Amino acid sequence: MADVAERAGVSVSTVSRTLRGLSSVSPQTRDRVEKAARELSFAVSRSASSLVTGKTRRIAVLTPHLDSWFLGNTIAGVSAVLREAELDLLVYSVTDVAERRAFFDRLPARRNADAMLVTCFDLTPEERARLDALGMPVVFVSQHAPGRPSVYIDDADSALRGMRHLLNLGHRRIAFLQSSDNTGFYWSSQERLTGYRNALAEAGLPYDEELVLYPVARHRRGIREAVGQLLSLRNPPTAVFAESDEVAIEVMGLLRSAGVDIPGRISILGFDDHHFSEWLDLTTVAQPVEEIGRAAAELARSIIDDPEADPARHIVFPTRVIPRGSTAPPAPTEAARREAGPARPHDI
Amino acid sequence: MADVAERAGVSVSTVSRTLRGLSSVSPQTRDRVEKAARELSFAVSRSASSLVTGKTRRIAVLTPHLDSWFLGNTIAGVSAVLREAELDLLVYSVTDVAERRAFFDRLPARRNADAMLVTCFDLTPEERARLDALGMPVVFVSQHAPGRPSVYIDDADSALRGMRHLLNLGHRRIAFLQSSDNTGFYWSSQERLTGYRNALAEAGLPYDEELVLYPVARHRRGIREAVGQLLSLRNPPTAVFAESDEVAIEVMGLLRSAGVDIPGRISILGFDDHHFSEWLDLTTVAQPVEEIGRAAAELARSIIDDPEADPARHIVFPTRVIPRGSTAPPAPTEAARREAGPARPHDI
DNA sequence: TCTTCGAATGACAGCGTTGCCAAACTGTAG
DNA sequence: CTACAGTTTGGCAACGCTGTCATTCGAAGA
Repeated sequence: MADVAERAGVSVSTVSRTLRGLSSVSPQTRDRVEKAARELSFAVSRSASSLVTGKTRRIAVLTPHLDSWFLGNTIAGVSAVLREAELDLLVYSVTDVAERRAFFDRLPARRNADAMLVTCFDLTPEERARLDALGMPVVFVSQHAPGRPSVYIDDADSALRGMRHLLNLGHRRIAFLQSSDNTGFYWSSQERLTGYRNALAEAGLPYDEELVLYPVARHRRGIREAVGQLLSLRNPPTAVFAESDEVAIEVMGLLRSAGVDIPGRISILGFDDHHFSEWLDLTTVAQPVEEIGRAAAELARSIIDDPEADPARHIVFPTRVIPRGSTAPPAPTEAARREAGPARPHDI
Repeated sequence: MADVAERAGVSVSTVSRTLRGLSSVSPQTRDRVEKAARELSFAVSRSASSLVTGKTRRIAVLTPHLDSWFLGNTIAGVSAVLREAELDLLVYSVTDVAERRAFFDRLPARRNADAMLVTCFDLTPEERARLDALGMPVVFVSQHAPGRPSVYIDDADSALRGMRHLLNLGHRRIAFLQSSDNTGFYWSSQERLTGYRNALAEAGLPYDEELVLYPVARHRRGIREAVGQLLSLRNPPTAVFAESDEVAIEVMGLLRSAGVDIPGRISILGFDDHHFSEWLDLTTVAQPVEEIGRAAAELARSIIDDPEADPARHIVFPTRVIPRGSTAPPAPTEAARREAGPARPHDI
């Protein structure tokens, strides 16, 4: 900065003022300083600046992974807003239990960011306490945190409406497939499971544990095993509600390659409206993923700018059920078929 | 830090030494300091520390977007390595031409990171010069940058081998669909296009411009238009080589919903080995995406640790063609069919 | 007992900014 | 020509750490 000052023939203070866009700099001086800065490829050292101001101009995102469609798009939304605000984006991806503990032990984000977005992360009470002790604004993304700023959808209600679609089609045995990851926590799941149960209750159907599965891994193997389990039930489901489209898409693939007709034999309902779902003809509960990221970033930004303001700290986004070809009325059961036609025990 | 020092009954210097893991601290003192730090949830201010050391312990990633499968997985790989090394990950997503210019103008990464990973970004000579002037180590990911550390695959050769598969099946009219984004640059494309052309030359086939398309957008609309163009050619291709699986998957969907049989009427070849490609039965050229990210991060790390060392600055990963069900020999043409059977001008 | 050495610790300057206050300059009114 | 307010600029301390050097301490050797 001293170099720039010398080149522009002004003091360091003036350079600082100019570069921060403060008003009390004459236009000519401003021009000279900006020119000098450009010529020297000068950029303010954020380290030094944040040492004084206490502001890092950085926002941290805590996420269980980066390679899912949902989080990729959410973070893309976050990134778009931060870019405009000239804030930097720091990503902490914490993918298993050990890392998780390490993160909350070391709390590397402390004092290295002005705010933190916690995405898809069911925090334990201790973890929340840790974060609170940080004194850093935390925005919860894709999850409702009572008393704390959060951006989310109504998971229970969304799942309920998805289920109603299946129930209205006539399904009575509906499996529920949760998404899990290696962090040891099932995100969003509890709420959606609640929606699932509420829908069953509403329809007067029993809750059958064997229809609710928790694949052990987000990818292939875990889902393959879950599908195997469903297909080998004495009384298999006529529909599967997967907690995310990524899981639903894999389930579709597995069932198809196993020769199970979709939706003839089994209907599939997803959640998210993945980029591929349209042409795969997957019925789904759509949520505005990128929007959620943007809103979260905006919220964080407004909290940073004015910590006192309590700008509608809860933003709830609507979801909508998009019926497509992967859902249809269930095939008539053996019993129903017998009832319909004349009783012919040994049909030829 | 003074608080920790007081609580542990030592000087600030000792706290600093302890927290940095320097050896000259007695075990008892170390224990006391660590305990005090934990109790106070103390974390070193990276701003202050980097002001002195000049090291930020941050690595920046420059990427054209975050919401593609390829980049999500690459960055996941980067993140995994950085986490272990206790380095922070800074993400700069630059998604269009204006942002791109702004980025290189303002160069926000300057002095805010110890190294930069440039992924899938064809830099102009001026942009490279700008980066060089930064004096920050830059690692090129997924692209070969002569004279600069880079991690990549042999795109030309990979495309060549993919094409050979199609040619060996008997295809003679093969379309090539590039991936594009809004940054105004087509990444990896030129090399893969070279492979495409080399394969044609090898097979003694002409290069037909109308078979090479550049969708204007990464997603739906652009690809829909490209497919429309191909289907409305006087002499449509019998195979399509898409530059990424994400594009290939969309093309498959569009063709299927247009009633075009795959691979009966048109074969599809992708690139990446996307998570869904296996069950979609998409033939593809697989590349180890996450591995690439890890290697790039390792490379950056080793350069930071020892700027003098020139640790095998180029890492080339192998790719492999994975034949699946989306490719098959082309349907016999009208001409061939006539030739095969007896000449019956008006077949009934 | 005295010296010497190494290990452990402390004191202090300084990293590159910003915030505050003082100073210089400009223009206007008395 | 002076006084004064407002605008623009400069000087300097301080932010929280680390690196360097000085100091203390205890143990080993003379």
